[in-house]
Amino acid sequence: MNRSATVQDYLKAIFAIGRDDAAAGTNAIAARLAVSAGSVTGMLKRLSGEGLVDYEPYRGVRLTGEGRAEAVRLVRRHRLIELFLVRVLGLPWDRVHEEAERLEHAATDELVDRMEELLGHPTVDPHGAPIPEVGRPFMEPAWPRLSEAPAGVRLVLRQVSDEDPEVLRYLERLGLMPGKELRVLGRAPMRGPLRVEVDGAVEHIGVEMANELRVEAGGAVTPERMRRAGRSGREEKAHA
Amino acid sequence: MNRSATVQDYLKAIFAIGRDDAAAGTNAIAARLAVSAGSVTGMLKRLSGEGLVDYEPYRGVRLTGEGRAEAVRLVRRHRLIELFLVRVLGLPWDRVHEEAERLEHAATDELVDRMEELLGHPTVDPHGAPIPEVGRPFMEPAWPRLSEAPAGVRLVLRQVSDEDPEVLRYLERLGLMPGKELRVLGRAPMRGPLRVEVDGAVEHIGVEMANELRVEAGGAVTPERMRRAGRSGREEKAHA
DNA sequence: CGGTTGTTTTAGGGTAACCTAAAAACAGAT
DNA sequence: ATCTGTTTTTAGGTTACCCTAAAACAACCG
Repeated sequence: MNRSATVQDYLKAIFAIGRDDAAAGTNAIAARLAVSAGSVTGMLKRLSGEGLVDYEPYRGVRLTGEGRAEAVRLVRRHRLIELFLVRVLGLPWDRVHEEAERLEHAATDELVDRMEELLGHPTVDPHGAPIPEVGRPFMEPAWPRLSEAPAGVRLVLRQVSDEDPEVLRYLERLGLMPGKELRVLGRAPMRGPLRVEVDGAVEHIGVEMANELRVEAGGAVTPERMRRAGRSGREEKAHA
Repeated sequence: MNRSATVQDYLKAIFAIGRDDAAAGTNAIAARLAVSAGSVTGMLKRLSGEGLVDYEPYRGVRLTGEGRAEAVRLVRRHRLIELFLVRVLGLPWDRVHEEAERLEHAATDELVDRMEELLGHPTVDPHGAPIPEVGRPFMEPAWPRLSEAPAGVRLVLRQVSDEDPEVLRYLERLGLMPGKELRVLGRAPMRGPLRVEVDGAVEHIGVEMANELRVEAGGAVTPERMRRAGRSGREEKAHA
């Protein structure tokens, strides 16, 4: 069954919003897809009719097994394409999200599988997000946010958000790519910027941004660890 | 100005049909795009309004300078993507046309330029069709058809049509890829099959198919020759 | 030069996406 | 327990494609 590009976008949005547990609300979906709430209601009814979501009016939607499987397939496609664009075609990492967003609707499965092979079955995309494997259960990791990490501890940057090119260019300038070691030196009061040690230098990072940087506490930086941790789906520490 | 995928398909079709000289008729366009004649009329009016074609009702359309430039840009994208799929991703040559047909609407110019670089500024696609260069005038070559080639002369296969996967698989089995040397040994009467020598063996090729195989008479097979010849736009020999 | 044939246009619809504005339902606070 | 503000749904449009069937036209041929 061939879903339209629009349907695919809705599935990915619902998956991203309801990642841990919750149902996705109409408004949240509308905001993410830059579409009106009314349009979302219409599409949710349709998806519900196709058995891809469980929809309770006024309470939001949740993916069904089938819907979730499809969403994971789409996430895999997106992340493989992003990595391909960076590694094979040398596109800058701040532009691959947008490009992949369009290519993922045009590429066949066969093409994506070839990319995966050519890349040697990679486990994470350029922003540190794990790449689902066909036929294996998948869960997004829940790395703690840099903004919640304790001071003084050695940290490894694991994942950054992939959507905002400006943010990505900024991070690149600071050397803040996945795998980088860092340490929180202190926090300014009133939710002020964090002082963070990176490569021996001290950087000042706003809370907004620190919220989007996911870290692992004290880990060494081996691909094998990344892989296991990325698939373990452990709890996120709620941390004052 | 961003044209829709549909508009792009119309431009490519008009370019392909009216390649040498003639105006493209409504019906021919409709057949090529698998669309009704009525739909074509509507779109031609629109294209005419946008200044991409000169449209005379009942007499067909012709691309304007702007429309032609756009069409050539699209052809370049398509052929570069085809070659990329074959050379970098290892897709079989009979499937790249279809895949490229979708990817060309999703890829940005930047992406296509990267492919071109990675491929080393190639001059022909996997089916032997020349790849337009940005900023250079472009003309499709008019290699004679194998069906019109004189018997006994040494020939070089230059170009095959790219659309039918079954035909392409057949040609591959016979080793009939661009660059291959061959010779017409004779023709059966009543437009029957040609006897053709390929790699020392004799193959029997129907007229229909021989019409789609373009050859160069007696040439040596250097890339430089291919290039010059491909851009020269010489006359096609009408040949009984 | 007028009729037959085949092409092209017109007319009238359909679908999948989107929108806005107003009505309905819900949830939290008094 | 009702009021109030936010969220969600409904209702009615818009746009860009596509379609079929019938009318208009052009071209050829005797």
